[in-house]
Amino acid sequence: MAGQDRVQETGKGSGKSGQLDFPRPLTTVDVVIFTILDDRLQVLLVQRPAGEEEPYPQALALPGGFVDVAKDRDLAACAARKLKEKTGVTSPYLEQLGSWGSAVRDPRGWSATHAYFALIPADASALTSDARWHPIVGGRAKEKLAFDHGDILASAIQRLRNKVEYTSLPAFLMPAEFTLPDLQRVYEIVLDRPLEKSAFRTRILSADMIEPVAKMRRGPNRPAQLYRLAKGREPVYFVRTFNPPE
Amino acid sequence: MAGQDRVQETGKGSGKSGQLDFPRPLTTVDVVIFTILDDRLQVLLVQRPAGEEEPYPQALALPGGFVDVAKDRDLAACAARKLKEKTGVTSPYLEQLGSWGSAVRDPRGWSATHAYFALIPADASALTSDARWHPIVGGRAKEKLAFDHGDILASAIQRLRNKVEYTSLPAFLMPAEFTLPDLQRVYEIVLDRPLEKSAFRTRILSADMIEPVAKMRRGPNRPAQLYRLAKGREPVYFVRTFNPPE
DNA sequence: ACAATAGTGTCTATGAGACAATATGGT
DNA sequence: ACCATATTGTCTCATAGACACTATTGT
Repeated sequence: MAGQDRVQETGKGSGKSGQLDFPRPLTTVDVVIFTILDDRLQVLLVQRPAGEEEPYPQALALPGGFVDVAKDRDLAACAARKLKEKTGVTSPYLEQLGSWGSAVRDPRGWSATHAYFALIPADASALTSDARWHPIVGGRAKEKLAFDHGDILASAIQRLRNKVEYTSLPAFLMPAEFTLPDLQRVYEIVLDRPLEKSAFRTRILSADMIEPVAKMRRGPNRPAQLYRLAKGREPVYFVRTFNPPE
Repeated sequence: MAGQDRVQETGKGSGKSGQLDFPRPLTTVDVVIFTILDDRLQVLLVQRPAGEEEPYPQALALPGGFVDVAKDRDLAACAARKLKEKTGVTSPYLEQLGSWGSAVRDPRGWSATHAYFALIPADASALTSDARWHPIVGGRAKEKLAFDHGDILASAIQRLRNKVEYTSLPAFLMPAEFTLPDLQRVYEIVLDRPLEKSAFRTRILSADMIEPVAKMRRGPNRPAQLYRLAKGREPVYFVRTFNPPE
């Protein structure tokens, strides 16, 4: 109970002499994976196992699990592994979201999870059988999630919406080739409000984040220029947000 | 080594039946505490103990340490406790910065730290004897820090600078009463570049983040209006950054 | 009166919002 | 020709940057 206090003074020293024999929290990593599917923002959820001693049996949860100290070099590698295992996708946009830790979030004991969030194009993924896309409705999933995964998801959605106001993040949700109206639609889906066509194009094109390919998308109307992501993978930051309406 | 893989499938389930007997990473919390002192941005560092089996004996480190599963309700409470223990400050600005975890960052084994960053007014703190302020020079501390604390500090500085561009965060570095030129100076110290007086005042005043008190600061020149923080504690977000020079 | 800093005003440039106008394919 | 959507242009407004100007104290 007390008596382990000393180990937390000063840096992460053990105070005395390498005494590391005190209870350790459980350490997990969870990944909030977003995509755009059927003109909606969707999140990847898995169903928890049914065992009797399982917490939240059969409930929906974010993909994730315990850190494997033998297998995972670091937290990001652990997150990337889980992303890969569930979707087959290797190198999309993967960013740390934050961590959640408390005595009560997992009935098995004090636990802390390191949450990541990822953006992938729906067409690039090959889901495992236990994983499914669930649309975000009204800022969250329709179903109740296990643990505090509902909170984590809400936080991820907020972070995504926030960043979409002033970054090129939605570009990572696009397939390899896309048109400007496609991209604008994705911005609008995430922000849940319409954007001005003209201002949108000016901003995106002047950001040098995409480059035209020598092809047009044809349809029953005027063809649209196709673009692909430019440069490396880093998102672009704008100096202004899209002006909120209010 | 392997064999524990199964526990990480699907949510944070243990796969089989509550098998929790596998190696757990060490779990720590570290806090990057900033203040403005002597017209410079400074960070609070503590000296690690000298014991033989200590990692990084006597090196400088961020204040922090192991999570105490008996004492700490959650991660934020743990961070607040460490902040309080070292500075005596209770409720300043405290935000989660991120987490760092890997097999090699601590010689004692796989470890993950949850890093927080805090902003406090220098005049409100009463430091413990092992803690001292260290100026940030050229974007980092002059000394080499223990563990990966140099990386964590660099990340905190970057986050702070970034947010100062479009938020009212520096207000949390101010004493109870301050003038607009005082506040501007703090913005300039953190950003390390001069800001336009007129644009600065317009932005700050129209944000409703501070309110005048019925006092003036007197000096050998024209007196300046004193202000204090308005509303609750939440920072204000501007829709535009201060336009970078270049 | 003068120094020094606080606070305001003016002018210009940039980019968003609104929305109109034009372009180009399929049918 | 007509429809539907892509793409461009025009006009107005808000706000930052530059910088000049005014205000108010102590000395």
